[in-house]
Amino acid sequence: MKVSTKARYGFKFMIHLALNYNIKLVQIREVSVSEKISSKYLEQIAMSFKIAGLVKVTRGAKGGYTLSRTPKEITLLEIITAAEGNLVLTDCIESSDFCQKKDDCIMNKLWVDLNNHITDYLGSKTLQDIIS
Amino acid sequence: MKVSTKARYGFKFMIHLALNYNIKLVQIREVSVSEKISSKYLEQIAMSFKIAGLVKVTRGAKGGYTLSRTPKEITLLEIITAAEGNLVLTDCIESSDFCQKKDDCIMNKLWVDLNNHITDYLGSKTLQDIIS
DNA sequence: ATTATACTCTACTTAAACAATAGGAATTGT
DNA sequence: ACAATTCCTATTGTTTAAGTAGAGTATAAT
Ligand code: FES
Ligand code: FES
Repeated sequence: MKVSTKARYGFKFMIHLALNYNIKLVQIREVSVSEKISSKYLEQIAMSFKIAGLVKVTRGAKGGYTLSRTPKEITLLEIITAAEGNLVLTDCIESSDFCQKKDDCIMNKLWVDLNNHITDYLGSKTLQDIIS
Repeated sequence: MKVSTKARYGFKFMIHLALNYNIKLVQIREVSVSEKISSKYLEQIAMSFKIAGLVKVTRGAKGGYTLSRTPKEITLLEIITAAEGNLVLTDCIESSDFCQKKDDCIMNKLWVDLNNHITDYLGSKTLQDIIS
């Protein structure tokens, strides 16, 4: 149970975007230097956010990224999901016949409950909460 | 963010012990067959629980494992901790100077809060809750 | 138009962690 | 003595995370 660097770096990236929201476009290089993250790696992470629709992109010179919604409208769950994929503590949360006895596996409820707890928590916090 | 098989298998093992608490000793082989888990792997997991003081062991023929406390006195957090080590979503939760700017890293609080959320939840549930 | 800037796409490599296997030693009941 | 069962620890195999690399595309400024 760890948070990946992709998600952690991703958060830093999104925080930069949030802090510059409605002020200016943010470039990969800028975040890469200030946070000491490989710019090539950060590019890939930024791409995930683009695909998830969390950021708007302007290509070419003077281009960069900005949030596609206000910081208040972007939850931490959306960010971590964009970076790591759906939050699924155990496969039996999504797919059946995982531990060969899903139907009567008394542990299934535990994992589902815990998973919901975490997603509820992350879904209730927004980027705005973090930067303020 | 995944739960390891060690923890999942470990839970199954502990549930067997809980269901047989004050009834009989439980052997690795028994759980291994019924849950279709490699017995050699399960041995290692059982060893972690022994080290953590969650189970009592009787060696030799007719030996086996039993809980060292009642199912109600063993939290899920203790189990997952014994299996996976301390629950630490990001290293900056335990050690400082992790992301080079811990002191003013606004993300630190987020991880600590989320970590506490999860440990509180798991610490509030017991083996008894699962088997009943 | 040309150039510099910055994002896009895809493939590859490396390193670490997870998962599982293996085999013999020690202990105990019969 | 012998069988059952845990104990110990080394090794191997597999998967995923993390990072590197480089050519390609779009745009602004000049
Ligand atoms: S179905 Fe998830 S642990 Fe059994
Ligand atoms: S100190 Fe944990 S993310 Fe910065």
